Amino acid sequence: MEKRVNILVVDDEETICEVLKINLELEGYNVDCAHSAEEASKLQLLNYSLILLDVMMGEMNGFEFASLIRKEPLTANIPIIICTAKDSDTDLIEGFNRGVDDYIKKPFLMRELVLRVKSVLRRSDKNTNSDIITYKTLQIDIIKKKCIIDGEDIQLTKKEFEMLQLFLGTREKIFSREEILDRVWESDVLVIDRTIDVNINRLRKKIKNYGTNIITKLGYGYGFKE
Amino acid sequence: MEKRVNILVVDDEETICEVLKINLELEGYNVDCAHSAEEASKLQLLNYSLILLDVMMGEMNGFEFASLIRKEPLTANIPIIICTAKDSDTDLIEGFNRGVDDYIKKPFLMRELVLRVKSVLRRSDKNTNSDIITYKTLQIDIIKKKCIIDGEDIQLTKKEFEMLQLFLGTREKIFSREEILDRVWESDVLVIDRTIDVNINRLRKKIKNYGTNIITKLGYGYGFKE
DNA sequence: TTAAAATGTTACATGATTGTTATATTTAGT
DNA sequence: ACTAAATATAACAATCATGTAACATTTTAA
Repeated sequence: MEKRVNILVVDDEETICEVLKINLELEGYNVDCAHSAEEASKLQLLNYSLILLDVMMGEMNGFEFASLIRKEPLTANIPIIICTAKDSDTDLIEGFNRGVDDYIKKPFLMRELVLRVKSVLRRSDKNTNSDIITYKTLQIDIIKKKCIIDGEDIQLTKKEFEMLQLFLGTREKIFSREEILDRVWESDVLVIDRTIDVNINRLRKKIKNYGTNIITKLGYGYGFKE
Repeated sequence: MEKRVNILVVDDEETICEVLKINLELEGYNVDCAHSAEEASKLQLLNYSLILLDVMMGEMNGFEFASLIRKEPLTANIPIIICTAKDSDTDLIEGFNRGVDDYIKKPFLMRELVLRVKSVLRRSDKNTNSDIITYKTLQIDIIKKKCIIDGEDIQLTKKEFEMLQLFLGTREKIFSREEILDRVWESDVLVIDRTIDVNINRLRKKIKNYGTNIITKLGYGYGFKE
């Protein structure tokens, strides 16, 4: 089943909200409306794949709200399109500085808006294609099968990568050798415990100072200590 | 980080170049100038998202230069705006025949020019997003099923083309052989992993130096490294 | 039908990954 | 500190994954 894309429209004019909602829903999107930045901030923003923002609103203007969204790490990656009546240079520059992804001038053609929406969503789609797990300056990308430490590309073998992924997925948990075998090795192979130890060590050496984060729990197994 | 859009201005009058440069840079574009078609052709045109061309220049006039840009497969898709003092119909017709995207008459208001620039860029954005995928001097046209490298037409077979398209669509992502099979081969065929390897290699050889961009991730599969 | 092009398979070479063994070191308990 | 058990580590061996050439089969176009 195809997951529906949620879009949040924030505009103080009820009519505009309605028009946007109807048109975007025709395109297959799911649209919620808020009539002020304050109202919008009460919503769970994480649910939305895109936020359409009017510049002029009550207490807080669109740019200020955009800034807020960007500052919060959890929501920092949600694409924002600003709708503006003004089109002065300062507006544009302010917008881009605040991390707005696109802007559109009022009055706009619905057709044009829909194209912008699609384009922005397509772009952000590419980015979400990365599934990244981070610990301090260490990050692993599950899609790209990449490990980066302090910006440096670390070449891990398959076993090394998957053990690290396993540990980072549930930190502090101590994985028994048996469990590591189950989850990192093919189901049919039969290797001895020492093999895991050796691979743990190879991993430790490669991930620099983070090697010490992989801890040995004597008699139990291994885990990642934050 | 937002990538800056590069615009190339070609005009023999130094003053006009300067004015255009200043104004477009205020809009957030990156502007380079050339004072003749000859000078412009020495530049790496692919870097530019738009070329602003004066009709009247030294040896080669604007239309001739536009023709050249269009003939070269690599640059054929760069939008061109012609600035003209004359405004006879024949000029217009000639311009559009040669693939010019828009024209503007001198003397023009800076404000108007900026609007044209934005409009053309917006249009081209739409097109390039849908049909053509580019990486440096390699481009593939999804509609025409064509692959062009350094202006040279590269004959790729269907499998080769589709693998390349798959990889370029989500760069850096490592595709497992299973996924490649799913997305490039018909659903009912049953081919062995070695088949993919062999086809990967045929593709690598055909796409010249870009062959090394197709990377092998041992134990996982293949991907396109930028 | 025939020839050429595309795609698939096989077999072997090569290098990288992984496994094992042997020995050193660490740890926990006394 | 001493001992036994557990783990670390180095060196080597075995295996595995991939590259590649040559050939086989299928598809396409004339």
